[in-house]
Amino acid sequence: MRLTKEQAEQNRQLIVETASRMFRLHGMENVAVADVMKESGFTHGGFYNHFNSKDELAAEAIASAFDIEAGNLSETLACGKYPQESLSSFVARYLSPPHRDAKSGGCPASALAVDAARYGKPVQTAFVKGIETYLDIIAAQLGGDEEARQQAIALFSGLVGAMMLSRAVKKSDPILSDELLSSARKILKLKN
Amino acid sequence: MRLTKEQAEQNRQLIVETASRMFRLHGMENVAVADVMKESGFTHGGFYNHFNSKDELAAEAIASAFDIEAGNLSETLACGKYPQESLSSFVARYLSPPHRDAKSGGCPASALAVDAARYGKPVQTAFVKGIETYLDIIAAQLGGDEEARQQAIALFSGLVGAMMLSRAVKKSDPILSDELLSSARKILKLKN
DNA sequence: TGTACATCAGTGAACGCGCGTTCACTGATGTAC
DNA sequence: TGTACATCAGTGAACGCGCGTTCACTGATGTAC
Repeated sequence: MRLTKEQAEQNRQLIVETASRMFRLHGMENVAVADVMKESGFTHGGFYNHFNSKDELAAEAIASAFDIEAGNLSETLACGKYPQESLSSFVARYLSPPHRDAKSGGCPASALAVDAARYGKPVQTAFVKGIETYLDIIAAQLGGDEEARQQAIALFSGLVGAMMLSRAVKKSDPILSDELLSSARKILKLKN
Repeated sequence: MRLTKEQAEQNRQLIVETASRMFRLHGMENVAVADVMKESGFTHGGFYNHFNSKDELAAEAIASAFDIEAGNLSETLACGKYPQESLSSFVARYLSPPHRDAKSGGCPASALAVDAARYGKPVQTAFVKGIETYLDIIAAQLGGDEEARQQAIALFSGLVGAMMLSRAVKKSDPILSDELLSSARKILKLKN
């Protein structure tokens, strides 16, 4: 059953992307290697033909998630496809109920920060790279100087914190969950 | 080996407080029931004399953590023991490296938000109660009206997000970790 | 108040399950000649 | 270009370990009389 090189590489990519989605949705510790393989359409035995460990997959899945999400962000912000898109509409989209409930998992920073804190260096390194990319894009939009970077950090922290709190209370208090988003949205838009 | 009622209740409290600390430090999913019991000085078999499940312990541990931390906050803010303590010095203390590295786990909101999102209703209900307490205290300090609550939500989101991001990158990029805290500290203090 | 029995907070072993990882095997693809 | 062999992406079973939970047992405390 040996496959074409291209087919093998394609399967590997599929596994990374499936993992990226599942990890963001349920957390890296709540998704088993076998789950990822099954969702990708394989049996779990073949996993180690592609990766040395679950940690290695985790690092790649995080990198992949940041690549895609940061790409989306910078495209809508800077490329002028939707000129009316600005930082404040990015804030509105980030802190929206659809993003909170996104089946794809949405922004990896808010979905995986805690998991990254509890994993080792390789995972954190991928996380750092992603965070820096996000901050660079936002800071550039705010002017690009040192103060812009500080503002970008404060703004992004607010986005991440509000999203996590909103998700943390959603099952038991959906009204509070919505309020956390809308209040943070209002204040953060005002201040930038 | 039956114990005095008071001794039994005291042991139960000890287990809750030990769990509260360990859960905040390592996450609820990374601390086993047996770990908590051992750290409390017992064998794990007796756990179910006190609790129906790990979930039940988790809910109580969260409630306990919020009680203690919110008590500290409101005392230092409102009771005038340290009159110079204001919201901005609370921000400075929250976003400090010692709080990030605290052996006790520190604020449960930033330590356990993601775990709460992944657990069931009983855990989330304890979490909601804690969040509301925090928000009430902060909003009161900001004036107590509706806008104060919105500002409290945005501020608290910023604190929680910055703390989580700082912890998420600490192992692999301690300089970025510190920068996240100091920049968020600077901007959030300015705006409140 | 004293006595006999029920209760229950501990102990330590065990169960059942899930997970990360390994392994023997298969058969089509790559490759050395 | 053809052929013989090595490689390797799959499969499916198994291993080893940790975890939540259960259970039989112990013996001091509570309690009913």
